[in-house]
Amino acid sequence: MAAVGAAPLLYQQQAQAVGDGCYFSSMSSHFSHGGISSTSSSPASSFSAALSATPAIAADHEAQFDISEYLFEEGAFSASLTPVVPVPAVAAAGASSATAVTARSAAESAAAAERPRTERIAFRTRSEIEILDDGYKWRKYGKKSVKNSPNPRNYYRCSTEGCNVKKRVERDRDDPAYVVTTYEGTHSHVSPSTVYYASQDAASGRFFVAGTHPPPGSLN
DNA sequence: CGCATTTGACCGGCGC
DNA sequence: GCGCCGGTCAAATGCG
Repeated sequence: MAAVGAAPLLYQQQAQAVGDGCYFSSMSSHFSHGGISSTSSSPASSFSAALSATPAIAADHEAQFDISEYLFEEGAFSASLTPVVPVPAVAAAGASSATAVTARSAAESAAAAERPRTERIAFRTRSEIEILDDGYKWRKYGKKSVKNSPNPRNYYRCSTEGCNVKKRVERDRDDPAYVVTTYEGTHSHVSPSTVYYASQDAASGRFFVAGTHPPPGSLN
């Protein structure tokens, strides 16, 4: 039970576009703790295991990039309204704005039971920069200051044609050291920097990217 | 010169 | 019905 359609897949596909692929490996492990139900048939699930098994690498850089709070996840609203509330107590307490959004999301998915896959996921990230390179190309299309925050909110859209994935980035109102990122939608394509397979160094135990294209016969 | 970003205007939904 | 608010558009601007 590793991945669900949009977001986690996104992170499993992280390469080191800016040399920080290892940071994301810690993210994937956070997601696995988030209680995400899996509907994934992606071959990436095996890689997820490999990636989350690299805590040593991530620890080296945790000061720079460290996902701290998995705020909420809105996936395919299956008929089950089971309380799989993936919101940790910490997040609920520390991010009042986030709880508000969560409530609204619940209302939306309940009311618009017809709405096709508008998968949405948000999390807080401790980072100095707001532009987190996740391997995709994003085009900024809007900026807005929101009521409950002194910080502006930035709107991005995946620049790949035919892919209408959007993301929203803003600084945490309560702690400007954190960045709140919200992804919405599912990429209709793979990341330009998709990691298809990795190899492990026997001595250090670390994983290295071995290729950004599918190895022959490796899939299925 | 082409492209991404910026930024104010515009629009639709929601609450009062 | 009106005003507020969040989200998007699109022309202008800046940068590579």
